Amino acid sequence: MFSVAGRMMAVNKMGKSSFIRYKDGTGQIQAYLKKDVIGDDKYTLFKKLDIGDFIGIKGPLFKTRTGEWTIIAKEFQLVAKAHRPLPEKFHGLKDPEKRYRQRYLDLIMNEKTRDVFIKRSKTVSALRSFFENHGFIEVETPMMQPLAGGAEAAPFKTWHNALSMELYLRIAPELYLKRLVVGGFEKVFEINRNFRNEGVSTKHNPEFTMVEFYQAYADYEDLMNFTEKMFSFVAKEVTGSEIIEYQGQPIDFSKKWIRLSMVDSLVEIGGVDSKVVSDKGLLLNFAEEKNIEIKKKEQYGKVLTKLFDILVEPKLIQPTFITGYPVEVSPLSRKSDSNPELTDRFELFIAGKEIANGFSELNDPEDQYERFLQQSVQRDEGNEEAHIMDLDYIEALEYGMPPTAGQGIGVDRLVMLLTDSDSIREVILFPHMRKN
RNA sequence: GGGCCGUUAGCUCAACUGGUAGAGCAAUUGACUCUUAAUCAAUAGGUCCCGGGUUCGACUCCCUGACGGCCCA
Repeated sequence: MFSVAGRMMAVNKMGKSSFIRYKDGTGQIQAYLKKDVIGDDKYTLFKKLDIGDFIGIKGPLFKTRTGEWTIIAKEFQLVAKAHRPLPEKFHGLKDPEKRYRQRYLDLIMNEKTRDVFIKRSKTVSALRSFFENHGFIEVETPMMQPLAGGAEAAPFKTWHNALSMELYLRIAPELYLKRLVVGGFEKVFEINRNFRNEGVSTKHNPEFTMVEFYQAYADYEDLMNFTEKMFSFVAKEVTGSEIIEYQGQPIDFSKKWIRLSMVDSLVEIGGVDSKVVSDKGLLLNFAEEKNIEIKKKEQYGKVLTKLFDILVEPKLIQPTFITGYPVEVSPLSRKSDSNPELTDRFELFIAGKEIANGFSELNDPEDQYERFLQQSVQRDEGNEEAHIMDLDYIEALEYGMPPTAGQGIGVDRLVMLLTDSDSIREVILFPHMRKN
């Protein structure tokens, strides 16, 4: 005897006997109801039920003529009623707007959607165990912050009644996690939401999930090695393979990943002449020829990164670390010993998308103060995304932070890769939409 | 923010150059005790996204708006 409850998904009614297909969270099964077995009253009740209703059935298994295991119902009951009809069984639910707004229907009707979110859960779980296996502890830092720091982005603002103060939803946990490194937690990670007050697109949702982690006595090269291992592990845990397919192209996590400086990538991939790439004026001319709009007053580093975003980023399909980020666009990163114009920082690109950002941390409070001052100048010039001055954080650095490397990885984008999803909305259960 | 596309029955989609809005599935009624997108017969189901305009007449043409999708910034 088996006892299985679930939601009716399809019914074949035939006079005095019927087949029904119903499912629960673990799968689907067929049941066979015979009037002379369950009785007239129960069979009459059954005939009134609709697809979508939850039922409970008890009975032994048998095999149908086509060999399908089927429960033959000895007992039958209605356990919960559906008051609205489900979408059509064959075509399912396709309308993306309805799929996002009523995700529960999407999950009922589309096995693919279920699978994406199961893989998302596995991704987070694999990340967590990877960090734990490498001696990291998981922490939770404020989601509501008096200053929104740790990234260059516009924050959401809110108000605390009892404290009579403005708070910002965090744009990054970075500055709090580094305070913990100052406090002696030498390996920390946090998997949680960040909030950025910007537009929505196939790559952006106003709230998105990041895993951010910091390791004392490590540098950005250690992080790159660590990331290669991490992605191989996670891909294998989630998909069973270190080679995945994304939008028709294979992506291989198992090999040694490409490492290239931003300047070299502009020459080798972006098609910029090696004489042009080191001169701001020549770069601006080059940009103008290519119809790329860049303000003349922008600093050299900004011009470089802007050209990189347009000319190189979309072409980085296999996992690629880009290094040598200009100091102007990296206010929290340690300057390179070999070239103080550059920082010991990388970004990771896969399938033309920015997936991670990591660097050796700037732990010199005086340098950090100067960097914040420079950001303030940009802010005064109208760049609302420039980093805010955070004296409380400077004070923490003044107590001494060991040499540390830290990194953030966009979990949604990683899940997109592992589930072959073309839009971030496909990997977020309830993506933000305009009210309707 | 800009460009292109879309919005018709619960769901998936039709409706030609402007002439009373249709199918499949779902629903309802009936037949049928091994069906597999069950089958057969019948019935019912519409703010054609909202609002305006042109026209004798608008799902269709024009304008404004809402929501969504894709691309660009």
